[in-house]
Amino acid sequence: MSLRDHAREAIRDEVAKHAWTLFAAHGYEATTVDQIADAAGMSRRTFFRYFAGKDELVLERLVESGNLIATALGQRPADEAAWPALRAAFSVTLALQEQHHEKSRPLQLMLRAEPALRATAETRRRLWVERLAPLTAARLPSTGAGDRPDTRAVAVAASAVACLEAAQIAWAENPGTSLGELLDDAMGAVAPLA
Amino acid sequence: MSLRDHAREAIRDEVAKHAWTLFAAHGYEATTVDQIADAAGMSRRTFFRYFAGKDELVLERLVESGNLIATALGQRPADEAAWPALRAAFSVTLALQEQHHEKSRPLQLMLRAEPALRATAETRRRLWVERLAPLTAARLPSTGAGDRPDTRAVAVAASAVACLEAAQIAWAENPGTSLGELLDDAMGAVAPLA
DNA sequence: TCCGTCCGTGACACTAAGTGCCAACTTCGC
DNA sequence: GCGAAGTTGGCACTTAGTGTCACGGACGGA
Repeated sequence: MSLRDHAREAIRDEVAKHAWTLFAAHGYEATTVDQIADAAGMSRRTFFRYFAGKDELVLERLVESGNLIATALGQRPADEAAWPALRAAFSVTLALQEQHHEKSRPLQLMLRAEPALRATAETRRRLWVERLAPLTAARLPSTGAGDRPDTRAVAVAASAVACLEAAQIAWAENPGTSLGELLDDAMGAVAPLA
Repeated sequence: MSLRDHAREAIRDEVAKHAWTLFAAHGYEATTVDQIADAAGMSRRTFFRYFAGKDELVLERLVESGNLIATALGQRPADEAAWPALRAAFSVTLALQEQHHEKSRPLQLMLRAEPALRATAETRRRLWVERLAPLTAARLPSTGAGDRPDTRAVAVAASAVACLEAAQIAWAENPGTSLGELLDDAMGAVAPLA
């Protein structure tokens, strides 16, 4: 990573910090790019050189978790079945999320409450499923011909992500609950976690 | 329904017809509201009195399917388990979709390919899960205390919808495949359809 | 028949996201 | 010190979406 890349990262972090302060104070949609740029001490135009759009500030955090989950899934024993492996892989995020609940709870709630973030929520889902599906495929019982293997892996990965989301929103809305228990409940209701 | 409501419906249909012609020709994002309004012979401002936004033209169709599925689920035998009941309820849409494949295939592809429709895809998912979760709850094995019954139902309904989506996109991308078989594959990989 | 009212409509102005373009400035190697 | 390359900010533009106002037709009552 070059010197300029470091500087760029530092600036991105700085801008994001100001943005999240504003989001927390006034909400996502009510915060304009002008306000963020002003707070960060740069012009509107320059903001768009660091972030493709306002939503990238939010997506940034979500992509990170996706990568964590994907690497965790890759490190599960090879003979473990898809559903329990996904459940186990989710644990890394769960721990981090409960640890930083004062940050992740508002994020989850914002992601549900702000209509302007729906596209971002969908983007996150797609990215996660895209990352997890290939790793899930190998853990599925093989069918004879295997003519269309992708669909099954995508379905399983997407279902697991859907369960995670259900657990996350329940956790965010009900302080004091255990994210791990909620996820066990959610995934266990769909298929046995064996 | 009053006289004015009928007229309103007729105009909405007329506008939608023109809009879909333009979408098919140039894509969703590339089609501006001005063009739609012009084609429909009304002012831009009046378009927004009939549709909350450009995306409502797309959402309209998707909500319809959701209602069909929900009523179908309500009519399944009461003692049927959640997963097979959801699979069976999806059949109504499947049949309609394969019947009008020349319309529904481009819709599915557009929904995946156009970034501007990601928020719409997310909205559809939420609406569907919201409708299906309450009907799913009663078909779940009861837990002793039942302290948080919603989460499980939401997880199961959301997983089923995720499977449906996986099947739909595979079907849209691979002409000649059977939507029913793809859905059986997808849902069967997550949990036994018993 | 005339008058007031309600409703749909169009025109205008405005905000906000996002993009293209250009000129000024900084930084770095030579 | 000089030139090249990268960074920045300003300006203009497009598009979605909203608020406001004034015009015009349909309808009912006096």
